[in-house]
Amino acid sequence: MSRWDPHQSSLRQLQYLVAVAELGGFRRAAQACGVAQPSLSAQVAQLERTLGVQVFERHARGIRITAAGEVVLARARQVLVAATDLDDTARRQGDPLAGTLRIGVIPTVCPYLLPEVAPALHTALPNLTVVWSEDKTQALIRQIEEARIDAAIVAVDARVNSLETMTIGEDAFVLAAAPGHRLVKPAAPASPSALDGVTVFLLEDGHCFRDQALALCGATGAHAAGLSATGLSTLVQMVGTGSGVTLLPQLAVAVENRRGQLAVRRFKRPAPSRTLVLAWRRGSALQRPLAAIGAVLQQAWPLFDRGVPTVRSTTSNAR
Amino acid sequence: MSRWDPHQSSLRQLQYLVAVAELGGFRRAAQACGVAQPSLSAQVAQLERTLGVQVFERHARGIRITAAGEVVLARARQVLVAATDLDDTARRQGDPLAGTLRIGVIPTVCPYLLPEVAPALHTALPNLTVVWSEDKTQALIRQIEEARIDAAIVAVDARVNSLETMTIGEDAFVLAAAPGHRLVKPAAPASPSALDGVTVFLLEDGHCFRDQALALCGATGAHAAGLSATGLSTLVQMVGTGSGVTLLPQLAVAVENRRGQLAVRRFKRPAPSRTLVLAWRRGSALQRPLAAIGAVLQQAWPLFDRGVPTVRSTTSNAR
DNA sequence: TAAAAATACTCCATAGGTATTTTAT
DNA sequence: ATAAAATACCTATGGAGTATTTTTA
Repeated sequence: MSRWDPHQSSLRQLQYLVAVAELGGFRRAAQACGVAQPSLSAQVAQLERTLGVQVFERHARGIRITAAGEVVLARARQVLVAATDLDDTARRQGDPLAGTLRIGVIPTVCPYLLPEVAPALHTALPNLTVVWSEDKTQALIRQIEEARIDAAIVAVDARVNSLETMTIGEDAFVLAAAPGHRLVKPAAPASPSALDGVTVFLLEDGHCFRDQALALCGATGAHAAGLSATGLSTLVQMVGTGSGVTLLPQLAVAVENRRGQLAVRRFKRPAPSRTLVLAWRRGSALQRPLAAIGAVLQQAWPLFDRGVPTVRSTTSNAR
Repeated sequence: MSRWDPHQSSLRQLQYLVAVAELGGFRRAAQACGVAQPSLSAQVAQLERTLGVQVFERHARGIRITAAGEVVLARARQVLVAATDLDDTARRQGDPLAGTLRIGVIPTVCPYLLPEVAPALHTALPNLTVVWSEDKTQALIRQIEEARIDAAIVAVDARVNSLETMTIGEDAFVLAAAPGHRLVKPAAPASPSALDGVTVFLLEDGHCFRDQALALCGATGAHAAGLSATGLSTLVQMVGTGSGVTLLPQLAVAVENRRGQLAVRRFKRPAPSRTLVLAWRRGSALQRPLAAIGAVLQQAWPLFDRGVPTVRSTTSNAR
């Protein structure tokens, strides 16, 4: 009974297959994989033969993925993810807190959090190198699930349910407008109902912060402006000159309002907020270093929860 | 940014690695894999080099798995399971209800369920071949998780929580003893309290049915006999001649009591029972055919819930 | 007629084979 | 002395290369 049925296909072939699907062609895939096109074509063809499934329809202009191919590709990606976990596991056997991690961050967090936190991370975990990237939630989650990045800093969302998460902190929303605007004039915290009937400028579609702000607007009777901004800086520009109002995450205030062109006003407790988390794929081999990073972020978070975190050391670091 | 870091190791090497761990030596592993020992040794050594982890300590008598090796092996198994799912997915692309499935069955179910159900399965799913095997719950679950078998028929248990399950039916427990025994004399269903203070013969350790019967004994004040049986047939022998009493699953009664040497007595409703399920690995590529098999089993179950299922066709099948 | 993939072929890196030695019990 | 794995060395499969042809939008 002890017969071992061997797997005919190789991980290399699976990578080629996924690359062709990802890049939409054998030529591009071959280039990305660093091999000649005929070599890659031959390997993919052989894989299709051994699996007994035609994954691609070859056309003169590009390729099409067959229905059967889609499900095979999904499985092939799973194999490659598992193989990546194996590699990661092996590589971390010496010191789990050494090596390189790729972490993605959403655009409404990245420029505000990283400048402060990256040096702190390096101090706390000197052997760990973090390669940061910036993208929107949906793209980051895809990249996590395909093991293209190791983790991401995102706001909690239905889509992170499939991932393992570690809370970094609560990021309150605040009202922001040109100084003198009636909504930001009172010093006392605003009630959410203050937004009733107000037109609010929002980010463009795809940003989770837009959805969260939109939800708040829906709950309070505010309505979205016709114009959308591509980033928080643009949003600040729009309300800073004109007569509009917007919502900002507290995290961004210190940087975006560094010239003091805005007046900001907090909400009454419990203030509307987003929960920022470090998220990674369930079963990742990198849990240990990621949890360590999460702990540092958690610890550093109080700096951002209040006004200005930019208390720089005045002692020179020149060596 | 589109650099593709290639996986150096091959599925073949991972199979060799796992085989060595499983069989406890390079020689046996090589034999099981159908290659020469030096070939396998070389591949394993190269894998260890590329992973940078020593998985095995080589000793003159057999091998030891290192601590680092254990975690690497777990990941390697995951890769192979994913690869198996890929193969399965591909193979089933034509007709998901065709091909071969390996299904394990626990010993207290196998000989009673299969003779009746296997022909029914063949009729309902003529293109599907099922290779049956018999083992205890713990072993079956291990085999499922390592993709050595595709599914198993077991009784529900904390250990099946990690698996996907489909209920086949409820299998009531009944009292069985030699005719004339005071516990089985009354025709009316027994109350569980009838067991109070009684000595009950049980299966040997490792059988889930032993644990379930033991739990019932604990709840009712019965106590286990000093002697354990290796199978239900032995159990029947023990109580059939002597003056003891035992518990049987209703499923087994028709076969085990075919010569009428026992008197059996049901319990009052709600009778103690076990739930039989078809269980398979979450994410298995074989969900479709397995669910089809589960449906047939479900449908056939009422035959076993009552007395004698052995109503054989009298029309000759000679051709 | 161009862009993309397949075909034809050549080459060599390496998985796998056999024979043998080393090692530890 | 023996069983198990490593070493030495040879073979041959097949993955990768270049040059070219086929296909179709």
